[in-house]
Amino acid sequence: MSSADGTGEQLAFIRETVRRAKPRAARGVVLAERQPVARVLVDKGVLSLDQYFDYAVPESMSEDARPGVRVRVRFGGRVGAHGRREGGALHDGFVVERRDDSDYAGPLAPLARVLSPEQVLGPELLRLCRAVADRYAGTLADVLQLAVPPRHAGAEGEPSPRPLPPPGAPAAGSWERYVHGAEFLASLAGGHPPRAVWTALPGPEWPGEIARAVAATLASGRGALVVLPDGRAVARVDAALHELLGAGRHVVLAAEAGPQERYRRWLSVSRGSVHAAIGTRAAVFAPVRDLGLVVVWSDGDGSHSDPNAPYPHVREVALLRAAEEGAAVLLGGVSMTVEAAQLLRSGWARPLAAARETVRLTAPRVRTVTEYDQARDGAAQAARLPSVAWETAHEALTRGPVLVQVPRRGYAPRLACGRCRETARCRACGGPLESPAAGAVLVCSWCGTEEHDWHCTECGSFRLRAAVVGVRRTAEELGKAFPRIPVRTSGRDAVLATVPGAPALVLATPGAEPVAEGPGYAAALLLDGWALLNRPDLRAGEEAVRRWLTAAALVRPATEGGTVVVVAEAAARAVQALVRWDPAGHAGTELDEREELRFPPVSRMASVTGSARAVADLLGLLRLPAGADVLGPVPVFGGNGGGAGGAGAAGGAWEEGVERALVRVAPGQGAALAAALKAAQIARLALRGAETVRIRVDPTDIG
DNA sequence: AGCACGCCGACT
DNA sequence: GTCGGCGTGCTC
Repeated sequence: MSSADGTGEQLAFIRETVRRAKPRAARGVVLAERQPVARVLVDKGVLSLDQYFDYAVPESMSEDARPGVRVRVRFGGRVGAHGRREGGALHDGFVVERRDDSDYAGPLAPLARVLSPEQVLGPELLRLCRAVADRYAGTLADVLQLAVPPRHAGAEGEPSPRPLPPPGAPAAGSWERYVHGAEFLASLAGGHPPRAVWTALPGPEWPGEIARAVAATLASGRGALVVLPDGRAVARVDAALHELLGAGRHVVLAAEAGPQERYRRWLSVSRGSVHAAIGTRAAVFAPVRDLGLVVVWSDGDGSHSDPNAPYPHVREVALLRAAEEGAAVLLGGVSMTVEAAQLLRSGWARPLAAARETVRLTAPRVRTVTEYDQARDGAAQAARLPSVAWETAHEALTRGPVLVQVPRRGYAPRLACGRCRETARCRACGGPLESPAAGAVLVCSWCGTEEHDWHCTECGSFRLRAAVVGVRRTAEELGKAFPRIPVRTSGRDAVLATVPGAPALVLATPGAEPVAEGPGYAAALLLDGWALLNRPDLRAGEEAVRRWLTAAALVRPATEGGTVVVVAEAAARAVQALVRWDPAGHAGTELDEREELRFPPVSRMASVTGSARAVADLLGLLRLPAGADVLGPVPVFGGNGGGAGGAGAAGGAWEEGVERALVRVAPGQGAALAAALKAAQIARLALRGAETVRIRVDPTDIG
């Protein structure tokens, strides 16, 4: 509120108040000559203090307290009896801006300390984080926690390497297989920002293709960023970049490196000495200088969704970033999300795909079987394999490894009564019982209570059956069906990156499929397709297609005998998409349907979760844009997570009083929705305090 | 969140 | 008269 012409006055006031604020140090505190005010983001998680606070800058800190540095400040103290400032806990913060004056009328406290002169929060990163916070109705402090890694003094002390001059533009290589592939690379190399949704061909070439896109961008003198869903994918692109560009041109920002090494690499990017970064979801914030290209691989993968508030999605952050920094976008994957299809339909991005003929030559043959074609053969029957699947595997095992995709982890994750099929539940808490290994004692997967003498509460039967059979159980059964063939498993706790090209059965849960060395798998069996398709989730079809295509993409082309057998209803749309190898068509059809139903991403939704009272309060304070509607509130099953949104099964307990409402707005009203939610949240905190409401924009689990 | 100020009832 | 209940509001 201070006017520009009042600067001198304000300055005098600040000097005076600072002298008054710290009387004992007063003689020592000399205010900075230039820009004596530091606008600081105080990193105090709770209470929606999503605002800046001004602090006085002592001359001694003036040099170091540049925008973007980490500082410590006193916050929450009181001006005591004699105008003396006392108390106030120390908090971390970032200097956001240096100013000549403050619009705060009261006395300014001095910065307590500059933690280090490293400018970790540059103006572009700050703008991005601000945009992400706004997009997701979250606070800047929360986003910064995701975007700026924790400080490691040791790493800051070391100098970063000298930047290398730009490499030469790469040849198009396997990009030639795509209709506009070479053109896309040339555009990147020429310094332009093309935006593409890339439907990658099956096979092992995609990491190399990403590497070429990065190289082309570096050749234009700009930086590049690649975000991948998991460490194995990062390792593959890392290897491809090493092969194409050698060492020193890129860094890997992933958890496995350890905090100090990770911070060292992050600094080398932040300082501009390395121009390309690849990594998992947090890497989307990596402050690559002069960003020319953002690549997001397999944006439908759940790990691109950050589990921490405000739950940003890598794809959305990447798009915000590209828009702000004028960078090219490459949204690629073997499959295609509805969001990507929407970018194509709106014309924001252009398709990057191979001709139909090329797809036919690259993809494996896909066959469907229903569960009813169970094999007559004894061994195959024991393995619960349809005869076509058994025959395919049997033949393929003479030529190479066979991948078996099993949708659930563990041994037999859900057990049911063998007679009436009622789910077997824990007597202590009602949670589902599981069987850790053959013959082992049953254990509750919620509370861990052991069950020694189970019997069905409905019909009294003592017989159990596996409702969904997991990897390990299937491995045992297949081992019997294919004697002398080695069986390997890859799942959550033990993920294999690769398997040899020799004949073997390779069982994996979705997302954990190892890459087969050599020409790829001879065949793949996609079991229990119904389990994927019948989930009560808006994305069930899209997710099934993605998982199937991801596994099928590891199989040899049909021309080399590669075959995929999927056990699912052949008429289902998702199954057809796999058979025809048409992820773009499927995503387009899904988009049509979302449009009709006004579902995301055609509309934008947010969920509001909390006690019935708190949710009602927030909805009451919410001033929504025209055309918005509120669905619910409805009771939430299972409570605590925002994630587990399964339909309430009979016999389960409804968590007392927890409700969820969905708020939906028309296309283009997303920003208004987020702003309204945030305003309501702040208003609610001011009025009542306590009881929190979890707000989630783009909720993942809408049935 | 802390933490102080403030405007009401039971004590010395 | 004074101590202290925790309701309300501010923190640069």
